[in-house]
Amino acid sequence: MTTVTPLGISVLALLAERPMHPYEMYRLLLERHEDRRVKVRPGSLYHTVARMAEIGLVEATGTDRDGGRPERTTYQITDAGHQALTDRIRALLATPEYEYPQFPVALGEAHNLPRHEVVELLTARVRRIEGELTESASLLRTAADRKVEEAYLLAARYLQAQLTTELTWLTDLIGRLERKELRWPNEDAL
Amino acid sequence: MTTVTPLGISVLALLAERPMHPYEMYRLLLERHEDRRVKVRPGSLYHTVARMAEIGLVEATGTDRDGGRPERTTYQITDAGHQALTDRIRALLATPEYEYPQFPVALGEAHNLPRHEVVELLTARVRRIEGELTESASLLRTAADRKVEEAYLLAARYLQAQLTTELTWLTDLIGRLERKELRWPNEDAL
DNA sequence: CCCGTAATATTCGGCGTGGAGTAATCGGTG
DNA sequence: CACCGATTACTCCACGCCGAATATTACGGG
Repeated sequence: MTTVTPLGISVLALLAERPMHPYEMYRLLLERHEDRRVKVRPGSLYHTVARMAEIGLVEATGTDRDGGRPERTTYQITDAGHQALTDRIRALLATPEYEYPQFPVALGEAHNLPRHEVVELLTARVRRIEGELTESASLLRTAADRKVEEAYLLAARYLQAQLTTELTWLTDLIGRLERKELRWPNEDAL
Repeated sequence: MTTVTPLGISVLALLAERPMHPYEMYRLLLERHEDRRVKVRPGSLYHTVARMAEIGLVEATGTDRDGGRPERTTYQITDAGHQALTDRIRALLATPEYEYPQFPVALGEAHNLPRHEVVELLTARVRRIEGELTESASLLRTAADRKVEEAYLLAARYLQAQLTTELTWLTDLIGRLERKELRWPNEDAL
């Protein structure tokens, strides 16, 4: 049961535009900054394309050569590939899946550190999140200036909302820790 | 460079309480519902413990036997293990890391589906998130009734805040899609 | 025209994960 | 007291991912 990974989705989406070879996908993904949403490594990309060719979601359409470069295998999407792409998008949109983010794990084990250190660490986190938020805000502004359709900015807007929530939640928590409104376990043992 | 995985953190945290054998860790993790925060599979657990023993974060302290059962190897945490545990927690608290959640990927490719279907799918998502929110709220209420320290509920509170944000963001998006305030690409081609 | 560096294009090996499988023993039922 | 399912306890393998390595060609400077 080979499932379509996130990088697989990107590959299928690119091949739905037009046939191309793996290195071109790689270039395009970086150019469009899709590597912000999806982890893109050359190794994974080639492997992903090969795997999807095996299960018939894409197929090689021959090898072209440009100049004296190594010959490149061009791929195109199949009917099954189109089906798999839309099915996967549908499933991801309709069903929230817990993906085990690491920060909650750290929060759950934070009591292994003394209160004052947790305050310091979370304050550093807040600063970094503020930085990411301003960066993402400026990216969104330039995109809006360039009349990029709002429909293509949904992911960025969503992530901004999540980051903003984390920021206010953290600020509140830090305050409660500093004012000692929140009891801290083993306060003396640490 | 073997890094300490989330399951590795849990293992170290358990062994910081007292020495135990892998199967006992497994039982405890399930009993404490830590498998909600961390992915726990027997296979991964044994492998993780073995790996950490190799790099000296934990060490076997001998084998005990209970009844006629297969003999179990008990492990304890080392000084290096304590160090690694607190270091990892510190790093995770202080530095936000993007972990490539799948939903933004799906949002970014949602334009491959017709508008009305996206509305349906996101509405289904909203219903499921509402379900999760009420479930998590009732868990938090019973925990509060049992006088569980607030410090141990941080992760659950954080996740609730994030889910709530997603809910309102989605509701707003669905509204804009329905009222056609949001242009949808290839509106006719699909 | 030669050299080094960047870009092109891909392969390979090892790691962590997860699901399925195994095997023995305990506990309860008829 | 024989059987059967649940529990205990662990092993193994295949999969996807990632970083490193590789090999070739284009390009710009001296």
